[in-house]
Amino acid sequence: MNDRKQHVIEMAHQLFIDKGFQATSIQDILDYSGISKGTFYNYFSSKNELLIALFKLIYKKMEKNRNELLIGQNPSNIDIFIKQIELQLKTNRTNKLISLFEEVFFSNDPELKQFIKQGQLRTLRWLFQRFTDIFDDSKKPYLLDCAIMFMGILQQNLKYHELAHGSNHSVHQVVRYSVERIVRMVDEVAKSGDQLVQPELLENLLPDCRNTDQAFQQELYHTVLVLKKALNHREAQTKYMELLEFIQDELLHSKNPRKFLIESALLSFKTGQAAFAKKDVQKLDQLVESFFHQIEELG
Amino acid sequence: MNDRKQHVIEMAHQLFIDKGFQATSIQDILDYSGISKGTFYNYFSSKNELLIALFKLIYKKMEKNRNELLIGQNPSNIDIFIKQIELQLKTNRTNKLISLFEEVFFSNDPELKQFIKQGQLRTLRWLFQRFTDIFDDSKKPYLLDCAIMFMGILQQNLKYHELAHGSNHSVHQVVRYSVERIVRMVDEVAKSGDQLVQPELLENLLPDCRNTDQAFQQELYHTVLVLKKALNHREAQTKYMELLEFIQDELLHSKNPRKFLIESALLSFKTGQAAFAKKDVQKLDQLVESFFHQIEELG
DNA sequence: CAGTATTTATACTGTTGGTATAATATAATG
DNA sequence: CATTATATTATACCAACAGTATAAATACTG
Repeated sequence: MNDRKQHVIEMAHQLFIDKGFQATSIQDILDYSGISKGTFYNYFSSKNELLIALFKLIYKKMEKNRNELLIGQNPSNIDIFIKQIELQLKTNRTNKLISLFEEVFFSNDPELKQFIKQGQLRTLRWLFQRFTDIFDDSKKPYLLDCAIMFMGILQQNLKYHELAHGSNHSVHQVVRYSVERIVRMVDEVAKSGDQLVQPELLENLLPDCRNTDQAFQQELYHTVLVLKKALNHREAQTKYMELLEFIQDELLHSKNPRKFLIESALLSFKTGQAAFAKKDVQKLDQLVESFFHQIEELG
Repeated sequence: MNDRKQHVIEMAHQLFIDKGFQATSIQDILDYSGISKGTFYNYFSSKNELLIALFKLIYKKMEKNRNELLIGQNPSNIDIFIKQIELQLKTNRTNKLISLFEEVFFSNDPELKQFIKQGQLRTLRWLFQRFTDIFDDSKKPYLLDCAIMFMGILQQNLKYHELAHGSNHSVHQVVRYSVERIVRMVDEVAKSGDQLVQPELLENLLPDCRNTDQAFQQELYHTVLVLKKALNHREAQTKYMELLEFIQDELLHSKNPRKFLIESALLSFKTGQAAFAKKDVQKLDQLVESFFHQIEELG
């Protein structure tokens, strides 16, 4: 991404935060970022395109931060989950994301609408995956319902808690309360056996975009977490843990991931005698393969 | 309200349903309803003002329908509550209310924003009151929280259930499911004693507009319900029930409510030996008084 | 009928998002 | 260095928009 283009996005973001999306004219953006109209339309085909570019930036950052909180942690630890939620709410707030989202969701630009819908589905998928980390496998058929309801509960509680206590209200308390509610609800709903939406919905709605950057990251994180979870206490501190973290780090944060190192690490998993589920190891293998396939394709 | 003006509102509403609020230009409205620009700006000072007038119309109709479902029914019967919710969702849908709401909530018109906020608070207040009808008094401190969360749960469930099953999805199932969840949650949250927002919030935020029509209706309904609830089984079919329904009907649906009849009916309550709480009877008395005060003031 | 209020047609202002273009600056290439 | 793409600028332009202004026409009312 062009430096200058990035700069324009940032300046526009500032304006959006200050006065809202609709109320910010293109002329405002031109003045504030010091470019000419021609350049603007060279970068973005419309104001909506600029907004999409902005959303993409923020998404990327948020998912990165959110995932980093999990590294080396027990994924079923609910306190980590709470921290992740709080982090997202914080970036939401500083970026005025909610306002921007909703201000624009009912615009008549179908492309923009579709983009935002996808974004919401992605956060829902993330929530669902985290719930499967946190809750027992037997609860799984109900966890998508619970993820959906959790979004609603949290949203509303935040809204009215802020209304009651002003902008200096305690986000932490709201998150804790909402999580507490959903934890009880998971038990209750599983006991009653009542299901509203099948978890398969997600797979149908979110096209399999394994090769896009963000989806890949998410899948990788999740697969590594599942494998970590399979480690028993004795093994937890051993080489497997380290190997997993090495693979993850090398894939995500190294400029030139060393294929041979990662493949050798994978070999340890395939031949080792730790109690890994075969399919999880295969999943990781497949992810690594598709990763390098993509790298080589681009080069 | 002027006939012609009403007609313009209806035509505009149709256009909003067809192509959205933002996408409907004033010129569209002029053409479609066959009036001139001058007339339009004679009726409404802006497009937003027209929208507010439209909302007011729909609100009024919805609250009327919703309340009529309760007449002569046991207010703690949760099936009636479910029917009320379904009715509202139906009018929401035919009027494309949700879209209109959210399309406009983040507009930069503070007046419009405030109006919609008020509307949401009013439905929240209604929900809270209905919850106090349905649930035990001991749960009351938690019922505002539950009403807030119920709104979120219902909203999200509807959204994703529709996404999963297309527009021919069963609203009834979603409402039933959501109500089931909130019923359990009321128990759970009361047991844990965890409170997020105090019910007093409503009184602080909704200015005391006892003399406005809608607020009066709501209060009247509620007070009558409380009194009905206080009737035990033996008394339920007796004159008290009939008296209450007479008073309510006479106040709300008669063109010339007969003050002497109502006051005599009230006397029966004050002097009767049924187990009414004194304050409830007083509330009713006060409502009747303010009602006639307003009538005579206008005449 | 007279007088008032409402409605209409029309022209106008200022702003918006977006297009078009010719001139200029910057970078890449032989 | 000279030539050639490419990026950027300044500026003019367009159609659509919300809203204002006004003079003429119409309807209503006492």
